[in-house]
Amino acid sequence: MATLPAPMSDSSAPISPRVRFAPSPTGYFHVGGARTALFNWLLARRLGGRFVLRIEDTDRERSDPAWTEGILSALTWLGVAWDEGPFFQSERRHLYDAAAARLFAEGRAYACDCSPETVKARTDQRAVPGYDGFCRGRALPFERGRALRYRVPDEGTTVVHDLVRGDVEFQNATIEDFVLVKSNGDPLFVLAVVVDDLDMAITHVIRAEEHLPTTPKAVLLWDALADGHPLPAFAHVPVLVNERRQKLSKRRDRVAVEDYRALGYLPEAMVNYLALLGWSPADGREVLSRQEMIDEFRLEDVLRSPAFFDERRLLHFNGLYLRALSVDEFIERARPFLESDQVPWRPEHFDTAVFSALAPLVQERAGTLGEVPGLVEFLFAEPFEPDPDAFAKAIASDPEAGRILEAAIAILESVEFSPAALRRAIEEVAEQAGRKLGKAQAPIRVATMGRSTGLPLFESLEALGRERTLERLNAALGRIPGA
RNA sequence: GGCCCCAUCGUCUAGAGGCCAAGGACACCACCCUCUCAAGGUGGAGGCACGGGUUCGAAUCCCGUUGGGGCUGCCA
Repeated sequence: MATLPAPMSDSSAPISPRVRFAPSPTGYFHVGGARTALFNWLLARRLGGRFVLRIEDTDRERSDPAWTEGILSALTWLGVAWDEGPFFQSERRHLYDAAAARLFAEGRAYACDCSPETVKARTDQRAVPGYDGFCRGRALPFERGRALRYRVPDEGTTVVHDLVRGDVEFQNATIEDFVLVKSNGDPLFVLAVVVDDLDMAITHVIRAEEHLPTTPKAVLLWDALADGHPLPAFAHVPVLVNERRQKLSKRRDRVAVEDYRALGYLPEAMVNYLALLGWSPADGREVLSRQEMIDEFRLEDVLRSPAFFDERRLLHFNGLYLRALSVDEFIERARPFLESDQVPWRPEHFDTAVFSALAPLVQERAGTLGEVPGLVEFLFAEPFEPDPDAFAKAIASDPEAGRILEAAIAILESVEFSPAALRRAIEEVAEQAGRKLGKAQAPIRVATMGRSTGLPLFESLEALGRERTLERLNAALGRIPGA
């Protein structure tokens, strides 16, 4: 991908759509980046074009291959697959050097030896912010130790035709002579982006709104370098914001895609939720398959205002997708969470068959896959310890609890351990105690399952088995204060 | 400060001049279902930031104000 496409001989011939996602590997990959990537991907699929992944690692100080790995694995997890790349700007340096040399040779750019400090000192005294053009007329040779700045026209207007925002006008007078190449020789992203978009024959630049202010610079550079190749279409999608309505930040906000994966969110739920942030299909449906998104996605329908990344809504979608899984799929996808080293039981105590038997009941209750172990912990964790708060509330402070546990022990010694028979047995206990079934089972539930809420009791006792059930009921009985 | 963007329930949104006494979803509240918890069902509360225009008619168009955000780096 280092050559320009052959000029179109027939200007009416359709140009193959090529979109790109160009993250910089300077921090963990957050959901805002994922949403931008998704929109790019959706458009590429929708138009039957190519999705190019380009890693913008021109800043050697801040870039780290580990972050690149994170981006690639997150995109893979989400199923946002790239058709070409990943390309690394750090490997394409010669292209930027050549472009810089050309701009300098043609007088479109000039060398500057002002230090950032002196520039700042001067601009602080001026009404107009930005570089003051001090080196414009000095005709300094372009060499190591000097930055290269673009000579922005003093007059005129640069218009960005934006697919989601319409035409946005910038007075050239408000654009400073921006730096293209650092004094250490490294190119800056404005230059690299334009060179690459041109070289890679990109037709659509879809990126976050924060890039809108730099777009007129890209347009100026494109005009200087593209030799007439048409400018790509631009689309600046709204940023994702936190609860304080600020742009999601890698530093400030804990919203790494990787974190959601670790918590047990399904990628299809994440994708569905992300797609609906700033976009919605014409008929208002919310649960959409990938194909439906592809078929219906249009940049023209993307909103212009920022959207808040609402985890509660994400959780809702996750539950929807989780429950829509077949039981077998659910078991399969829960497996990594049941076999992780974070699990609250010793691996050898886990029993797949026991889990599988209860899986449908677990599936109905888990909001994320990460919640699965907690729901079945009582089956596998040894030694068994009821939750202290639950014990205090349902047993220690319930004067009837002792009698109920005793009655339960008596009847469960002989009853068949099937949900139906267990239900009849506990109903009998409830009757003896003069309570409703739900109230009567509370102490039994805490004594055997350790919590006051969770899976249905009878199926759980069946899975636990008679021996352990009786053991736990007796243990609880023995721990009642004053009993 | 300068440049730019944005503005419908708490949140995500539908709405492209009359079909809107503004619809859906999440969250919230109540009830139903129910062995707990979920899930599900029913109902409820809750919004067009403000002010001017344009028009027979404006959430929808224009202007202004206010508010929020982004950029303002030899980061991307």
